[in-house]
Amino acid sequence: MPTVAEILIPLAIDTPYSYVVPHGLAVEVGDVVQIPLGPRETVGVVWTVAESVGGSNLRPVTGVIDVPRLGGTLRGLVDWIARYTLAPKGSALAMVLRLPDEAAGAEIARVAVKISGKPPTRATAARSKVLAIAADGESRGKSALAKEAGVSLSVVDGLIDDGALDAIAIAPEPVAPVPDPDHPRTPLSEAQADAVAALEAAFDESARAGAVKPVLLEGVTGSGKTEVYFEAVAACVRGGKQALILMPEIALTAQFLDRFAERFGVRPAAWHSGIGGRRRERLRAAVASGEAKVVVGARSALFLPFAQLGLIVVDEEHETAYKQEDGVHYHARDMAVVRGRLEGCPVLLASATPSIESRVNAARGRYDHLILPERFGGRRLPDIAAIDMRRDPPERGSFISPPLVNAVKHTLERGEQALLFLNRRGYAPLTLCRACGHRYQCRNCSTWLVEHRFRRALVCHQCGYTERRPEACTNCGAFDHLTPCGPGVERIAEEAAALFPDKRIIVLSSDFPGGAERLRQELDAVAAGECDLVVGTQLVAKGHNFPGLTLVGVLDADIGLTSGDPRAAERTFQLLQQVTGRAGRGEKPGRALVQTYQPEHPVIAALLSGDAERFYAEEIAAREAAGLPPFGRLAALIVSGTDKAAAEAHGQALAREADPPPGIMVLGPAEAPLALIRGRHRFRLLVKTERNIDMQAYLREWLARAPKPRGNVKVTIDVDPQSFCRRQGASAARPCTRSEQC
DNA sequence: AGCACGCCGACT
DNA sequence: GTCGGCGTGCTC
Repeated sequence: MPTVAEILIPLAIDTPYSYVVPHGLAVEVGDVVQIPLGPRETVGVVWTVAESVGGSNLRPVTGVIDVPRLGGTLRGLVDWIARYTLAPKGSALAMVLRLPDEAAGAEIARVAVKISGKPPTRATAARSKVLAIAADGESRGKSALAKEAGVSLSVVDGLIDDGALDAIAIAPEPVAPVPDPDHPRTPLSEAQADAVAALEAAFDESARAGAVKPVLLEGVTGSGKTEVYFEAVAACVRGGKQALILMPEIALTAQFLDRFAERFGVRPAAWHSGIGGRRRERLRAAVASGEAKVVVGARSALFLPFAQLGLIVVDEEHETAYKQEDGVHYHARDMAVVRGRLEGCPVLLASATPSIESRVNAARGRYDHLILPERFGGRRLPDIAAIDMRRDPPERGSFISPPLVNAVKHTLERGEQALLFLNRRGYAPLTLCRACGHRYQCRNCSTWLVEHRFRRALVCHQCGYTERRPEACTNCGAFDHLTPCGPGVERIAEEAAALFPDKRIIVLSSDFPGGAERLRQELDAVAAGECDLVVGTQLVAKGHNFPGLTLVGVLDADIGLTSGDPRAAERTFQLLQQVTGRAGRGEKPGRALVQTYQPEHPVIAALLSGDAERFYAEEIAAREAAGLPPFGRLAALIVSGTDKAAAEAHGQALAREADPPPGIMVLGPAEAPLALIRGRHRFRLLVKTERNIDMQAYLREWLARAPKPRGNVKVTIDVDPQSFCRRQGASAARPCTRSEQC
């Protein structure tokens, strides 16, 4: 009888394909094999092997590739993720199997594409969309670019063949040394030592119980969470096992790697999207052999083939960067919990401002909850005070109120640093003609164009559409009547420069000229004190630590509170908590001043009083009442995009087909989460769901029988947020309800 | 992912 | 008419 292997191929295919194993070839489950597929040869992973009658019509396995076999836990993870996220199994496998190109026998793959400068021989609407996005000169993944432009891959391929886009590979660097868990270190505070002990006890307890319970480690900014989980990492390494520390991409800074080096003597192996080529493969091999003891990585590190994983830490667990929005939709934090369960290793979630769903999981006893109440080294939290903008309005035409101007002035006079925070890029969010009332609007989306004064352009923050800032009104022709309305960071910097002409002021936002590398250098320079006043967007709230910073001024705390995103309150609270926490992380105490028109709003009130507990309690109650995440079953159907009316109509048609009908939320492009509208689809539809795997299978059927929208439309099922239901027999007819323990 | 196929507007 | 661009579906 011939041996038949079911082989999963890392392509968007949901089922394994059958191949016959030729005589003399030994093939085992988990082997990476080379196989024919259509006209070419590809790789795949053996999912099952069986003796079988027949099978003579099957094509044969070409050979086994000499790389470590895929372990049971990783195969389990692939199955689990595919099922949970409704992605084809092959796509989930592809995340695990980013093979060395050499081993696959292929020449250097097109890793990324970049604009060449050569115009295409032919210009079409689809092509110009792609080129408009690539125009910034950044390199992007091929499919990412196609997705962003809202066109199919063949457009990008066409442009590569035409020479308008260059296909490029990414460059390598060297791999990781062995961390020393007993490297001399500064002693822990009492609270930290207690937390370390509690952590060990929790891990021991769950090891005894036979099932590892994730631990949520919550500690205010500056309480030393990192030092606490470093001890857990040290214990893991002492035990001869490997540890994985997941971080959001932006937080993976040189600063963090140095901190690790201070504790362990060497820098850890770092894994992120930027590492490629040979280095990537050497690191993967070191992980698979068990030689790499600690890996610090962005979400994709979750799929590395660890030989003996002993601990997963998810730092800043609330960060949205953990959500993968394209291809397979997954949340790395939750998949970390799944991997921990499959590996039987502890998982530690750390945050100063945990996500609602992790708080809920902790409250229900699904996670253990550890709290670090105080700041490290006796440092105090910054004092936070509100500036009520109704009582202390700024002067006409300016945005910094007198009390804040004063505070900045005194801070700078003492030689300390100040930060003015405004989460809005550019100069002004709206440009208006005072002569005719014309408002500059994006021609793709129904959003206002944001003025970027440095670039002399009007830019759509949704789709990237850009035009030159006109001299005269394009509608009525009047000169000198175009008026910027409202502030962006550039405008605040202008105002600050007028107030403090002899101070060094820098604007830090994601469109910093010179790209990510320059920005990183600039952040280091600011941390070193080479600047007096920073005007920044949310970018400065995360990752980087500025020791000389003693004052944070929040220019508009109310931004974001009115957005239609169901997570608006949570996000705003987290962001403001983080950014105000930036003050006073050095020697000197810090304070924060928050400009607001609604100091009594629950989010602002919680921030001012420092009563996070109350915020969480109120937010959880509100969500529960509204059936929003993490409590709704089919939490919401969010439709949004450039054509709001079409989106709403289709959303309602879909909802009518569902049983029970979900809540619909129709968002204009301006209110919707950015990720939802990227790309120029007529509209996008995001189905938010959670908890129940069977509910998702039901959703798949529902979408299959529901009316198909016409035109450039995208439908996505988003598994958000995940608090797991493992109850047997849950189904669409009898889904989990919130009263049930699962 | 790559490749064939088929549809559709543009143009010697 | 056919040619190139582009979306769709298939690959054991």
